[in-house]
Amino acid sequence: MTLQSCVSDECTAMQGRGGDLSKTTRPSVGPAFASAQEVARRAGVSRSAVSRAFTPGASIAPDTRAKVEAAAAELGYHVNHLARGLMRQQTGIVCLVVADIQTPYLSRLLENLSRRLQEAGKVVMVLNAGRASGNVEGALRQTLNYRADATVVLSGTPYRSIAQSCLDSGQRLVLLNRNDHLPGTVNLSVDNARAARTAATLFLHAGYRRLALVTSGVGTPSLTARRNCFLATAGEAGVEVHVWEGGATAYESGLQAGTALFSSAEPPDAVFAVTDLLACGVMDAARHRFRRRVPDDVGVIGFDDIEQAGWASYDLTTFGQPVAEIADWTVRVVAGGTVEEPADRVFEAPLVWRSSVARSL
Amino acid sequence: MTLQSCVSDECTAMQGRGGDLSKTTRPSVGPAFASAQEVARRAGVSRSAVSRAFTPGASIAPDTRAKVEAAAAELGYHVNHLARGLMRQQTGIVCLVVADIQTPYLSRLLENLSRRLQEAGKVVMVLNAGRASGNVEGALRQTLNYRADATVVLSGTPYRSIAQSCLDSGQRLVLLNRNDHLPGTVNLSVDNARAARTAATLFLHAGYRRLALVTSGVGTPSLTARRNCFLATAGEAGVEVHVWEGGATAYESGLQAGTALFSSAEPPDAVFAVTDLLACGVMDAARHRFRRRVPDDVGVIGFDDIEQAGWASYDLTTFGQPVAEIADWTVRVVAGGTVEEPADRVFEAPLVWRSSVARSL
DNA sequence: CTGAAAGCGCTTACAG
DNA sequence: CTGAAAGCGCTTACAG
Repeated sequence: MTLQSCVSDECTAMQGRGGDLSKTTRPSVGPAFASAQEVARRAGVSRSAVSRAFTPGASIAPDTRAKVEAAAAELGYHVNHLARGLMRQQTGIVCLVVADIQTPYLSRLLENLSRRLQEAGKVVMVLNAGRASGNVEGALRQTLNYRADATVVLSGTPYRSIAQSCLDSGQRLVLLNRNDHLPGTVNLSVDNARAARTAATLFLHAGYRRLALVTSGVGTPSLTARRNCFLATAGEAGVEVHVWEGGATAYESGLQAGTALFSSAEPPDAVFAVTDLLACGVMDAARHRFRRRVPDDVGVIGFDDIEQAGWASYDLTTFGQPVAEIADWTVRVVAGGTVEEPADRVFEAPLVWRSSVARSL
Repeated sequence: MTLQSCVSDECTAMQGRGGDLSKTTRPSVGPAFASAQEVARRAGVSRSAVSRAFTPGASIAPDTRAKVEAAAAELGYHVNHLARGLMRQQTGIVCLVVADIQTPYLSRLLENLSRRLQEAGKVVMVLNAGRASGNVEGALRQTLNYRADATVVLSGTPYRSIAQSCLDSGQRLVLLNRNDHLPGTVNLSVDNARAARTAATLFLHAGYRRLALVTSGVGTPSLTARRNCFLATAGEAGVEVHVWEGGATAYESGLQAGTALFSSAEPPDAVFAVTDLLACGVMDAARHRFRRRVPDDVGVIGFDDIEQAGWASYDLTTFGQPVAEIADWTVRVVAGGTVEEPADRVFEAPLVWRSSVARSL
């Protein structure tokens, strides 16, 4: 026992089994799975009958089915979907290609997508396309190897060549928040332009005049659109915007941005952070390092409506990601029958009013 | 165009393609995949040669391999891992069964696990076992259907019967933070007892005397262990602990807990929240609703070391989840050859010192 | 409604 | 090093 023990019985009882030897003596091959053949034999029917018993809508007599089910239960039989996929030419597998899974927005998207896809009878394979773990290209190759029916790219850009392979082999390919519009793919995105315009307008109406924009050094289409439209809208009103750009799309960058911004000669009185994570960093810099009050000394708007945006320490005004809608539409494209109409979509990102922007100064 | 347009060229250029019709006219079956047969024909070799070209270590002449590779590239051939799995009796699939993916701790664990598993040549299937999306039982059934080589249960308890099926069919089953120790499974957990004891000791040494414990209504083994050991340790020191218990393991519950605790007749001067999410809620209640200062008026300790614990608004003292170690060990069990020794493990959760506990009052 | 048979795309002894 | 052949576990026309 590596742990010092705790006097309370219950306390020690909860832990400390670590050293126990539950010997995992397993034959290298392992007990075989039961096959349809064996079930057939046991049930006294043909192999085909077993297949029919597990195929919804197949024509089979009620008592034949009953016999099969009984035998299957006794043997612990489970249809082998790999073999089934081989015959049916569709595997039921949907691949989700994603980097930065641990990020609030993406993990929420992943949760919604996997849940809805499962409910629709699909099974999801997650391909982590993070820096270290290979790239989107490698991920798409796996998608091909496992004959996924469809693949959804949540972040990152697939190389054209390999994406084309997916398409060529009959896969459905849905791309989120990209703007390359590769022919044959379904492109889903969010109305970043409108949101950014709204953000600028909100600041201006409230009376803020020294605007700043904080974005990361990662130029994804979404981030770029938010940035550019915010600048354009402010520009139309004759207001210049101080742009801070750099680092990863993360809290730390926001903290840096805020620190730089508020220690500059002309500190801003309002900042649009292209992401909530950045916004939280900016707010923390403003408050904890410069004693600025939000929203009186400085207004802040973010994007994504991550859980933390609603926490009392931030209470951030932001734009919600229409995650549920994106998931629904993806399921429709991926699991629905033949979607022949143009399936591209742009979803609205609704403004979520909280207290980080003054109604008017 | 549903969007009002933005004057800047670049701005409108970024968006607004939503209405475009990139007609997805796709034959319902889709262009077929190239098969090894076709590659063989094109390369002028046998079907077996093609197999060998894609099997590391198989005996094949360099130029035969070259011919095969060329033909494969031209045809866009990708080995069908489903068929391969059928023959090899192992699919390379590892299932991760998990509820609450969008939670900071679990999404981080998921990220680590999927990344490391991929690096080890496995492919991961995620089974969302959340409330709505079916349960752990359904998930494990999928695991069986797709003949996963192993399955890792990150949260929730599998029914014994179905877990047994996994074992019976030769799967490796690793359970995280459970204490049922089903024979044949590998159990990985964290030293909750020690951490909870440390938390109590820290408070006592700093001079806090009116202790409280906040936990959710979800009695997982980890949470229960933390709770009980904290109580036991305080008890040994002759200090009573006010326990608040209820709701989900989430920020909201922490907020409620804090509100209840600080409006009670004898408000605590230190609270151990069994999870960082709860701790953040407690801190926000203390500060924003009761103007308590942390750590002077009240000390707070959490568990998990989620990203937010390190944010300036919280700067929470907590215990780190040894996520990387857990992932490493899992890979070893799952992807490593034959792990015949007892593979159960209890990992330390190191104390992460930040500023939410006074050194001494 | 049912069974015998062909076939999905692969791998792996088995001879050569 | 190489090819012909058997077989992994399933589904699906095809006759009956």
